[in-house]
Amino acid sequence: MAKKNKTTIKDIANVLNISTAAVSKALHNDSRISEKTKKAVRQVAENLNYQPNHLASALRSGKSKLIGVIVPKTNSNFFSSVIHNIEEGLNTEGYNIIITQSNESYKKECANIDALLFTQVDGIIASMANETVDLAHYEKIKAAGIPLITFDRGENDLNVDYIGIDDYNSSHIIVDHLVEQGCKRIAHIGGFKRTRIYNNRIRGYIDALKKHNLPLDEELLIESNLSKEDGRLKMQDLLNLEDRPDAVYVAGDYAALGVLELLKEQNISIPDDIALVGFGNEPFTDMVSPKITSVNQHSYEIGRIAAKTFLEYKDQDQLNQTLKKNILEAELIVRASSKRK
Amino acid sequence: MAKKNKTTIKDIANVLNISTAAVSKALHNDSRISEKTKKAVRQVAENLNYQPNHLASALRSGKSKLIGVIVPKTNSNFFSSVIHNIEEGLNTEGYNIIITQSNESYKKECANIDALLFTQVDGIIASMANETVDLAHYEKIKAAGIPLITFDRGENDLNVDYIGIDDYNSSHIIVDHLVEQGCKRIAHIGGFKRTRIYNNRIRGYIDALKKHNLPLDEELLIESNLSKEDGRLKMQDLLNLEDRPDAVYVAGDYAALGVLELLKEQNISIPDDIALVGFGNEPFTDMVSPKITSVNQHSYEIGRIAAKTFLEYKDQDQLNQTLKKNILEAELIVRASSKRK
DNA sequence: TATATTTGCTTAATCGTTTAAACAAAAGTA
DNA sequence: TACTTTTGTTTAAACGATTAAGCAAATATA
Repeated sequence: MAKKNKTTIKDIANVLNISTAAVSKALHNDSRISEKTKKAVRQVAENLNYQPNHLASALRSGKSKLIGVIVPKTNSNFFSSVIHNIEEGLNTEGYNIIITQSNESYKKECANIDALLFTQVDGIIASMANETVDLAHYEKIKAAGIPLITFDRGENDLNVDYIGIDDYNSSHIIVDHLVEQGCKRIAHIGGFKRTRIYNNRIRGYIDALKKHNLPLDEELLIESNLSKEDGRLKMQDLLNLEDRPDAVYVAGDYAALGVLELLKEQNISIPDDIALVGFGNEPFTDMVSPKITSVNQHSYEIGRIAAKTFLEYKDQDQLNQTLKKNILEAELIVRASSKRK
Repeated sequence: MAKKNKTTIKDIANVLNISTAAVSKALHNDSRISEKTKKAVRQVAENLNYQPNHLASALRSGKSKLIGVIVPKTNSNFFSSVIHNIEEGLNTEGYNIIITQSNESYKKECANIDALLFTQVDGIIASMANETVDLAHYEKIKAAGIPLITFDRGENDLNVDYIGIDDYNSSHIIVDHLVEQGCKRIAHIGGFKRTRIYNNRIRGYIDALKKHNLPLDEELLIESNLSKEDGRLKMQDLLNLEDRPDAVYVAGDYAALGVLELLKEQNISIPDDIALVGFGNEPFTDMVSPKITSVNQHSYEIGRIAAKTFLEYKDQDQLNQTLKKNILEAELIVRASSKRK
């Protein structure tokens, strides 16, 4: 039934009895082609329903007009929104994006990079999996000579552009807020210390306590994988302490949700007994009861800037990337889970 | 810093003093190439860190080994999970996928199809945007001679493969369950009638009522865009009725969440005053209180089958697709919002 | 009028790979 | 021994576009 009668520039050239070179130039609006010919070419191209073969032009020009995006997961509002905004920024310039997800797996992330390089993408925008420590596979991208732009989860060592929020300062904003609500023993269920963003949040937490002359109690600083289940577990540990905290700052919304469930089950009043703050502003923070105070990570801006950053590199043939950080101020969305007054 | 010193088969050929054809065949394990040569080629390829140029081979062979996926949104658990399983099924066969999102916009969906065809994908797996009524852009895919496989939101008129759950029967299962809980006036906040899956759910709802000898009250059957906000609005309409329903079956989880919020605000007891059932089994149905009964759509199976279906077509050069439906039984996950006993 | 420049096109090479066709050498068959 | 078949390789043409270089005709300049 289906016939692959794809029209090529040769077909157009034959109809008009001109060379394929003339057709190609006419379609690219070359100044050395007469208006008359251009008009005729465009007309015939439309009549024959000509669709340029991307593979051929990409092969010849060395530009695929494809950008690879790697995210840990697409089913988070943050990443989905960043992707959407990257797309918006690149589509206008004729680029299309290939989305891949690592599912937080180091191995999958390597496979994704290989697949993207294989597809000859012109650049990669990535946020790293939690598991990722070894960066050798990212060096492959640099070796391929295409720009790499990281966001949210990046690494200083990679020496490439990075876009993210100010995690260190976010912790300050959160602790400031909790202190203002009258909290004196603020616990922190943080992410993996080795992941830069979580480490920054931890440092911010420690320094903010100091700023407010609150003692740092090592028992109140806990490392977690930030899953909902682990949030429950780590909160239970905190409840088992002789001297319970009166506030918990959790470095991820899913874990914060686990905390919320546990506290509700044990009839511990939120925020009066224990105030709760999450991170990420996932939609469900606004759906549960009480609604969870959280941090908006500006997915819109991050996507937009990532796209813009790539576009700045695109014409340079001598790629020379250095660590350029684009740090955005995070925004605390105060909701019932921490509002005592 | 970066040098694009890409190794080609020509480089390998030069090292070994053989032709590029021999190298190409050796790398493809052609039976007419001696083991000795193959071994040597593989060795040199590795030494020079040879990476095949996908564009060149795709251009020559006419196969890009890329599959396009179009979904309304990636930030839903259902679609994200389907994508993951499509990927898994195709990766093993050397295919990579390009994910695009339509954001429920007809115009974006058209742009996505154009972009995918432009990239010379070997096939497209799609779930349609809510807005989509005109199918002309899908005909483009057929005209390109590549297989099109639809899932969840498809259209009979397209005459291509379809994978989804049995929406009609799902309504039966839900109504059966609600009747069993003692509900007598069951309302249905459904999706757009013109969208096939929502239409099937409506038909199932009507027939199931009949089966249980319950009267069909037109006031209790409402069309909605199934957003959280619209769920609230439509529920308020139901509450304004003289004779209120004692159960609401909502065709989407987000709308069901809106319903839940409204009922809680008005201190209407769930499930005792009004029982609630959603659709889609989004993670938050298990996070809110009370937890929402919902329908699991088997994203795992859908993705797996979509991939398998494509692979069955891939070698046929005379593509002849017909409407082949793959209908899965849905599973009702009963939670507190509808459990009276 | 003679020369230089511009205009508008063609020719042919090229991107990196695949593959049909050709062919020599080795091995098998009668 | 003479012919056929198999083995292992090469040659060269593609895939569909882009683009440097070339060239004739038209136009501008001196």
